[in-house]
Amino acid sequence: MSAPPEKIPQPTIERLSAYLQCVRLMRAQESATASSSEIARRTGINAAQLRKDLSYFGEFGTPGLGYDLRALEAHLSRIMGLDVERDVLLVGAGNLGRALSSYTGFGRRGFRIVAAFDVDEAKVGTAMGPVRVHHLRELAAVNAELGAEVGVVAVPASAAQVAVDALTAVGVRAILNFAPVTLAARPEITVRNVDLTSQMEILSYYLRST
Amino acid sequence: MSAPPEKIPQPTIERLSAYLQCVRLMRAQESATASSSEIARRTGINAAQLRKDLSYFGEFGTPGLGYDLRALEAHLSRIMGLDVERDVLLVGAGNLGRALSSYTGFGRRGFRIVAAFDVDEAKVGTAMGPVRVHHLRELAAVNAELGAEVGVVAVPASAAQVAVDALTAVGVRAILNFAPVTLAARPEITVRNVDLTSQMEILSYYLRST
DNA sequence: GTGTATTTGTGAAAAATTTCTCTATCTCGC
DNA sequence: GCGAGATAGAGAAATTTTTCACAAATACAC
Ligand SMILES: NC(=O)c1ccc[n+]([C@@H]2O[C@H](COP(=O)([O-])OP(=O)(O)OC[C@H]3O[C@@H](n4cnc5c(N)ncnc54)[C@H](O)[C@@H]3O)[C@@H](O)[C@H]2O)c1
Ligand SMILES: NC(=O)c1ccc[n+]([C@@H]2O[C@H](COP(=O)([O-])OP(=O)(O)OC[C@H]3O[C@@H](n4cnc5c(N)ncnc54)[C@H](O)[C@@H]3O)[C@@H](O)[C@H]2O)c1
Repeated sequence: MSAPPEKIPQPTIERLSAYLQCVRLMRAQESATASSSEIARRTGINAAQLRKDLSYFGEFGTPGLGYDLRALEAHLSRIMGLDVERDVLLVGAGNLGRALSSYTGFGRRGFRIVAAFDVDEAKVGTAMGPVRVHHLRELAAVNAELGAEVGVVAVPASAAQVAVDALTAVGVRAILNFAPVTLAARPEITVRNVDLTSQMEILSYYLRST
Repeated sequence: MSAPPEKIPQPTIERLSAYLQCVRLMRAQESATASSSEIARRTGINAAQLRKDLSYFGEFGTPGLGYDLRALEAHLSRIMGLDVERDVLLVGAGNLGRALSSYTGFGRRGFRIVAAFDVDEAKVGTAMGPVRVHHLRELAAVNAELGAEVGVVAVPASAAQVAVDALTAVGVRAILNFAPVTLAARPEITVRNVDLTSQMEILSYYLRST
């Protein structure tokens, strides 16, 4: 139940988020319980896979009935560390940074973009959605107060490593990177890359030979 | 050489794009050749993995020397179907849609967002970056001329299935979806989800127990 | 209560993917 | 051309991940 997670497969972690999304949706649709096969059908993930994924963390279901959605949402949230609010630092106040900072969906999941940073003096001092834009050189001073541990990198590829170094220097331990480059960071830092051009290229692969 | 690809592992496809990015960068840095271990070092991917991935498609290297970067870029581009320009339809002219449509990086890789669609009358008729915003109901008429096969969905989750259905109805075969929902589409349609909230949640997992 | 229909959790099997290892091949300096 | 050094390609092994399949557990109708 409060079993200490051993070594969890990477693909499992990535699916947990999908289960959580599905559970939230079903709850919003007034369902109280769901079987693994129902969740499987909705997410496109195999039912045995779902049960095995959950079994790494405990026993959350009831044979003959399925999963209580309220309890499952709570468990998944706790497993994912979503039971605490996370402050997020955004580096890069450009097109993408603006979209991200005005997106309300993060807040509903406990992620709050609390400050943005740029090197363009024209942007420093302005507001971007609900977020103030600071100069990058103020990063340390700002985060000394905030203590945020999550960063988002939305700067040109040529500046991304600088941004990562700056973020890790002020205590950020997890980074979402939108720049199309492979970044270096100490192993205890988690960096996830969201490369949209790469996603387009992968789509292209499936369209080829036409 | 021009061997017909058999069945290629999904993870291989996703890495090809990373190799391509690395090769482009090294070329820009004036390198003419690179060994698998050099590319491996830069991408963080195992060298044997790279060689195996490439070997699915042919023999592109030279023992003792490595890979000719110019030739490798050409091969990877062809393998990924990037040797033709792709027109892209964007559904959803909101915050994210605006960021995407004004991004110049796609064009440099052969993806051109040629039209945007929305249902908000206030947005219809306006220009978003270099792209005109049409009403969604004009999708069929517009694509009858363009014949685009790639779509991007940047609408609220509640409208995403509608957007997918509309796109597939006009001949789109590959879709990049930013809405946080699992979508249904015929099996011959490729749908890739880019769920940024999910990415944040995965980061959160690695920060938990703090 | 009893019996039947469900559905979980899980060990085992299967499948997929990654990594190892080694041979043949090629380069390059001389 | 020759020999030393480097590296690709690929079979085999190892590892990881997914799927199967079934016993045990529970619900629910009667
Ligand atoms: N906009 C998109 O839709 C999109 C799509 C795919 C990928 N990307 C990637 O996301 C990143 C951001 O894209 P964008 O469109 O927002 O770019 P942008 O040019 O609009 O914005 C980049 C911002 O980063 C700032 N910047 C530059 N160097 C900096 C530094 N050292 N520290 C802090 N800020 C710095 C610039 O002043 C600018 O405000 C890029 O790497 C891009 O390749 C964006
Ligand atoms: N903005 C972000 O940074 C961000 C981050 C994560 C996820 N997302 C997801 O991306 C999607 C778009 O986000 P956004 O911030 O651009 O939202 P937004 O509200 O700014 O824009 C959505 C647009 O879609 C239009 N729309 C609504 N229904 C439509 C329909 N049936 N057909 C065509 N257009 C329709 C709306 O008129 C609006 O212009 C959402 O699903 C959101 O959850 C966005």
